[in-house]
Formats: sequence, C-alpha cells, structure tokens
Amino acid sequence: MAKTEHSASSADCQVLHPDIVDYVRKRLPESHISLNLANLFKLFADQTRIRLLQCLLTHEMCVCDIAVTLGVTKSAVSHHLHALKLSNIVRFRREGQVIFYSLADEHVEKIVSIGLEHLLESEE
Amino acid sequence: MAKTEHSASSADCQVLHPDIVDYVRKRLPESHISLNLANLFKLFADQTRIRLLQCLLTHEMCVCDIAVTLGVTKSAVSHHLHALKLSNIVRFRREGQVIFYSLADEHVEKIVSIGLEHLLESEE
DNA sequence: CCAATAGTTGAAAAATTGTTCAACTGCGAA
DNA sequence: TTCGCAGTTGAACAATTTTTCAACTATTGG
Repeated sequence: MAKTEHSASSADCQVLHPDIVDYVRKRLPESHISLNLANLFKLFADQTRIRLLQCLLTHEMCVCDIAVTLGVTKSAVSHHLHALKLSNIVRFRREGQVIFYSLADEHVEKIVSIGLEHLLESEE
Repeated sequence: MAKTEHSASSADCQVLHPDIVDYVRKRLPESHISLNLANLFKLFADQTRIRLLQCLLTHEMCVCDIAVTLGVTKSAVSHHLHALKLSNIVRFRREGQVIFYSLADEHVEKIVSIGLEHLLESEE
C-alpha cells in the first residue's frame, strides 16, 4: 500500500509523523458519527436556542410565553422548537389550543452544565 | 406593575400564563451566560472541528498531520485550532518548526460522550 | 545568511444558518 | 359554522460562518 491517503484529500502538505497519523486514523470514528454530533451541537450553538432551553430547564412552557420571555416572534420560537424536536431534545403536549414544550431528557442539562463548568474553569 | 415586559420585545403575542413566565424569568440566567455558552457550543457545531477534536482525543498532533488526516488544508486546520485555542479547548507545544496540539482539559471528552449518549438513546 | 518547510493571518468568496413575513392549520367558544 | 387565537410552515432575505487564497512569520539545516 502506498502512503496513507484520504478519500478527498485537499491537504496541502505531507504527513510528518506517519505512526501518529496511522494510530489516530485507525481510532477515528466513522464520518457519519462526527456529522451527527456536529448537527446535535448546532442546536446548542445559538444564543436564542440556549435561552429557550434554559427556560425549559426551569419549567414547561407554551410557544407564546417563550416568545414573550425571550422577546422574539412566535414564528422564530416555533422554528427553533421544530429543530429541537427533530433531534429529540424537546417534546410537547397539547392542551386545547396551547402546546406545552418541555425537555425530552436530561442530556440538555448535562451538556449545559459541562459547558458552564468549562466557562468557569477557563476564565483566568 | 403593568404587564411583564421584556427590554426589546418583538414578541408578536401576549403572555398566556403570567405565573409561569414570571417563575421562569426570575430563574433565567443573565444574557451574557447564554451568549458564552452558545459561543462555546459553536466550536462543537462543525463536522470538521468535531473530527479534529476526535483526533486530539486520541493523540496530540501537529497541524500538517491533522490536515492530511482530515483531508483539509493546513490553513483551515489552523483557523479551527485558533478558535479552539481562544476558548481554551486546545493547547500546544512547539518542537522546532512543528507545533503539537492537544486537548486542554477533559471537557471535550465529556461533552462529546454525552452527545454520543444522546444520539444513541434518541434513535428508535 | 539563505533556502526550505511548518504554521499563521486577513480578506474575499462560498456555504450555511437565523429571522422575517405572509399564508396557513387546528382547536375551542359563541 | 364562523371567528379568534395558538401555533406551524416555507420561501425570501439577512446575518453569520467556513473555506480558500496569497502573503506572511518562525524555525531549522546547509
């Protein structure tokens, strides 16, 4: 086998440490996993969505109440909730015309608290 | 006191449950915290950066080796590393012309593994 | 000191993402 | 069954982010 190559390599340089590259490459997860992870973290990568999640961390809420609390339109909230729903981060229950959203599991809480931990520890 | 208002309210609706809104609003963290959190998670919200972090999760690496492994240019890798460095997610050490990057602490590992946990549990 | 290579930088271009707007659905009350 | 309100939707627009490119710095070896 020739030198270790990557499928669509646009790298503009040579391998400097072939042993390290081989070691790492063997352990690198499949590409679709990193894609799914990135897509998941995109949901946490927006201030409005973080605040929305911080709301739901406290109490289930309907779209209108979230919109007023965050100072954004119902439409924007609805779009965000739709994205969060697609990734099973929130769930909802309908009560008449009103739909209450809440967090689907504890992962949001865990991710946010590790994020906060990092922010606190990396301040100096 | 008049109805609960928000500083720059572009909400296109009324509060439906004033008690819930008050309860949540009192507990909502300050705005700069959600901004910092969102900015932190932005670093995890890109497939290339996730793969880069997955590399460093395995072993410290230099810019060239990362570029070849991921199939992107040195420049792109350098930009990503710069962003990660600014948030204290990676650190580096120089050895001659070569700069080895590694993870600055265990937060990356924790965040990625909770992300993976969520992905596994939300598949059905 | 000069050449070669590792890495960085900033600005422009390309790609992605968030918000807005207007029209729409669904539910309940009258 | 009609009206009003809660919420959704998709497309257009605006804003942001990622990649690329070319020029740059830093370090080593000759």
